[in-house]
Amino acid sequence: MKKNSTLDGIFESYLSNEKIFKNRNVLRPSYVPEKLPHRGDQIKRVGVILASTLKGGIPSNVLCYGKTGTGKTAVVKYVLKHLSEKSRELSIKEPIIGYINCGIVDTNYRVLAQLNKSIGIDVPFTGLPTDEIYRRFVEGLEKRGSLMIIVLDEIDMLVKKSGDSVLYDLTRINSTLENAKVSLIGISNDLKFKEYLDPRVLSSLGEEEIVFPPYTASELKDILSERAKEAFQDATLGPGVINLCAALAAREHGDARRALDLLRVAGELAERENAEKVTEEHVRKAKSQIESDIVTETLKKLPLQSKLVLYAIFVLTKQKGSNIITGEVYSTYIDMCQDLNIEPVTQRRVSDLINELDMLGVINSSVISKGRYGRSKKIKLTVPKKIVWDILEEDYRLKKLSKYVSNNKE
DNA sequence: TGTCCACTGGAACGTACGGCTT
DNA sequence: AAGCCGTACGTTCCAGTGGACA
Repeated sequence: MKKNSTLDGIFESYLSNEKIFKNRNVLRPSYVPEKLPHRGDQIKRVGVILASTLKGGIPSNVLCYGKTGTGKTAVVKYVLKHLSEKSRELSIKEPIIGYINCGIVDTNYRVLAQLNKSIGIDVPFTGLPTDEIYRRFVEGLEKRGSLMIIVLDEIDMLVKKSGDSVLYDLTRINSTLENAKVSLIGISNDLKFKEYLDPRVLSSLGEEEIVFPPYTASELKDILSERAKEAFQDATLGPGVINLCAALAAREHGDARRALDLLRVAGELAERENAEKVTEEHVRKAKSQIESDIVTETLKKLPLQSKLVLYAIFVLTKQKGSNIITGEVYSTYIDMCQDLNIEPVTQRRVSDLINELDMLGVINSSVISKGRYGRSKKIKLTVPKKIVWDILEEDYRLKKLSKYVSNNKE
């Protein structure tokens, strides 16, 4: 009992410390709220399509479009959740739901492996031919004998990286299945990704298409207010906090996820300061913290060669501003490799690495023609030099290169 | 008006690796 | 054990090109 009283004290003080938050998980992107403001139309459309499962039908395949944070995933998850509940209520066999985030699971093999996993079949993560994994999936599903709704989130990433052959298989799978059936829900951030699809896949996958427009600032405000009620203690949000979060996120193509992140981080900052209220100042701090966190995380994970290329770009940026071209990067890179005794990769490869850095949003590169003087990529660092330098400096393998950086301040 | 630079970016292929089947 | 398979990372080869300059 005595021991517990100390612990109790810790718990109590911890609990009473929750001056700001009531439940911060409400603000996390994975949370599916009870209400989804301004998505009534989309919910209705997905609902109508999926409702046919309640009468034993096979719903049409659906494609959802919209930029990040426009509620695509939330709407789909929301409808599926209610569909499962309804099925249970009516004691109809529940559909199996397979959710795959193709941003992470981005090869044909791994998608199929993941699908196997969601019907309870363990498959090795490598070693088997893809057909075999597919065959096992079909067999397993047939044994289960029910409808499976497969959600392919960020489907454009899969198609861009690995083509559409799994999609082709999945869209035709129903003709090989006897007892079981499959229906697909594709979610895409990219409106143009249809161009990469085989027309046969497209016509099957895109039986229904639902577009998710970006949220406007005032819609974001509603969403935030709704969630804030759940997430925060009463009267802890200062005036203008929600408006500011909404406005900042609206500027970024109406990204609700971003808006919620801002609100959550602002709250956490206020909490850390032991403040009574969350202020607009906290939101501004949250904004810059989120931005640098994202960049820091991606930069840390970069493989050595990419870091070297980034190093070269960084050094050139310090030396001569933003007008950098591939040739310069490559020769600086070669010098650096010599200093470090590292085998350099070819220029072709560096070109790809530059493209990858571009995709990550660390740099901005665009092909330009300098006429007589050839064609190249113009490269510009798009994140603060300070952040880049902090990461590069941290890597012990790159220690020797600090001589390239004249003055380390700033 | 055509030339020709300094690359770009597609395609095919090589190698190392972990891990399967038989 | 041998022989495949998929993935990651890279190479080699090369046709293609926007536009400043002669």
